[in-house]
Amino acid sequence: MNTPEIPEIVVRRLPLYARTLSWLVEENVQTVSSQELGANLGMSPAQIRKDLSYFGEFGKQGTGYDVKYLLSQLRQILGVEREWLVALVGVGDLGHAIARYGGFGKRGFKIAALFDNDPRKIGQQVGELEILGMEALPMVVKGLRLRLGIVAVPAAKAQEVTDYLVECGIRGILNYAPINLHVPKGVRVRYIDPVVLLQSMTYHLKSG
Amino acid sequence: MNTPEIPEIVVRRLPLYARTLSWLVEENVQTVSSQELGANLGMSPAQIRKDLSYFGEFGKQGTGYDVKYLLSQLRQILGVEREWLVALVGVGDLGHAIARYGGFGKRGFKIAALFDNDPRKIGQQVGELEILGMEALPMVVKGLRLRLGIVAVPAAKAQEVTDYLVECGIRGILNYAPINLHVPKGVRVRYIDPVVLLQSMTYHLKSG
DNA sequence: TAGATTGTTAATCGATTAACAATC
DNA sequence: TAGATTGTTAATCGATTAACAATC
Repeated sequence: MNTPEIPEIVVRRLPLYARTLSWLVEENVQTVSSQELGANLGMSPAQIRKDLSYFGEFGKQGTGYDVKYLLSQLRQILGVEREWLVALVGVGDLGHAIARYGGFGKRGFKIAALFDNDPRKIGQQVGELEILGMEALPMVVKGLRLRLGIVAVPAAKAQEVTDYLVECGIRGILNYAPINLHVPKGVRVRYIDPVVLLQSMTYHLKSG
Repeated sequence: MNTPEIPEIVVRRLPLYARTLSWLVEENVQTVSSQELGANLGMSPAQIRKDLSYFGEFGKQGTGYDVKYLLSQLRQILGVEREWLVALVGVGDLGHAIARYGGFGKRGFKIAALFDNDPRKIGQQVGELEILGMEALPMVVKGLRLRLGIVAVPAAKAQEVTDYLVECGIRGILNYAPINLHVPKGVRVRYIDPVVLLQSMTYHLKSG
């Protein structure tokens, strides 16, 4: 079922398809064609059909795709039918905001534990969670079977924290620190750096 | 100087080069080769040399690149030698966090005005800024010559807000709402959706 | 049946990399 | 000079798209 050799770039587009399909479900749309989906997402219908074809045949000629069915298939493929628990390391301003941000929970990801190395922060309560010291990480990861971690520490500490997360069994890292991380094979990293995105726009605006 | 036909994918990598070079400056590194830069960024030396060659010749054979010089050139190319002012629309939990997050200011982007359409929020103070009503947007954009905007409203409002921003003269939008935006040519959008990134990792972890 | 749209193949397009002359 | 590394070209690789038979 889980064919190998799926290009990573295709995997990264699947969540976008799922996101749009969720939207269509809310809008009570029953059926969608690759044409319409493409128009919404700003990509070609051919690309959408090709991407989906890596995983199976989900559509019907002449009609398109059943929105609910395709969404449920995509959620299965992505492994997001269950809830995923996430460890958050670094509870400064940014970490606080991430911990309190409701958007994760609504969409299947629950921040299940907070860690920081600042003794003044350890023991503090953020929402329903208490901030734990870094030494608690291995036990918590094991106890809650965590596979995902969010890094929200200063850039200077991010690689060190990452190494520790990986050592403890974390296999996917969402990194908010503005630095490139090095991880062993089998561990994935995704990056969020708003400034990098803004800079790729100022390039176009600088002489506008 | 500003050769056309630079692939967008190259433009998007320039800020990553700049970010790493800033780091090297702080580490007091004088000189770096495409080899070393590539190792740090997880890309091939050839790619880095090719990317840079779109903009000029910045290196020295046998030696590599002068870190400070290359950084200053990249900052010029990206247009980030000046400070950019940004409008933030939507001051809910997420917007609050963005407004208070110090990371923008340190790296050349200043959130200069806050907007919301909730009468209970208008007039409130967040840090040094007062939350303004949406009707103030055109005047503020003109007065401060804003070109960049951040969208942090619920998905259902994001397109509407975007249309309004564009109408008011905003030409680059950083969108935190989990939805694809449609903008006219000449306007750029960049997306931040942590859940989409997490989902592209759970794909790999689902049966691990 | 006529119209629409899928899934898939082959062609095209574009991005990455290997290789090397130039040169510090 | 010997060693290192650039900038650039040509070759390779991979992703996107056009086109169409299949079929609802």
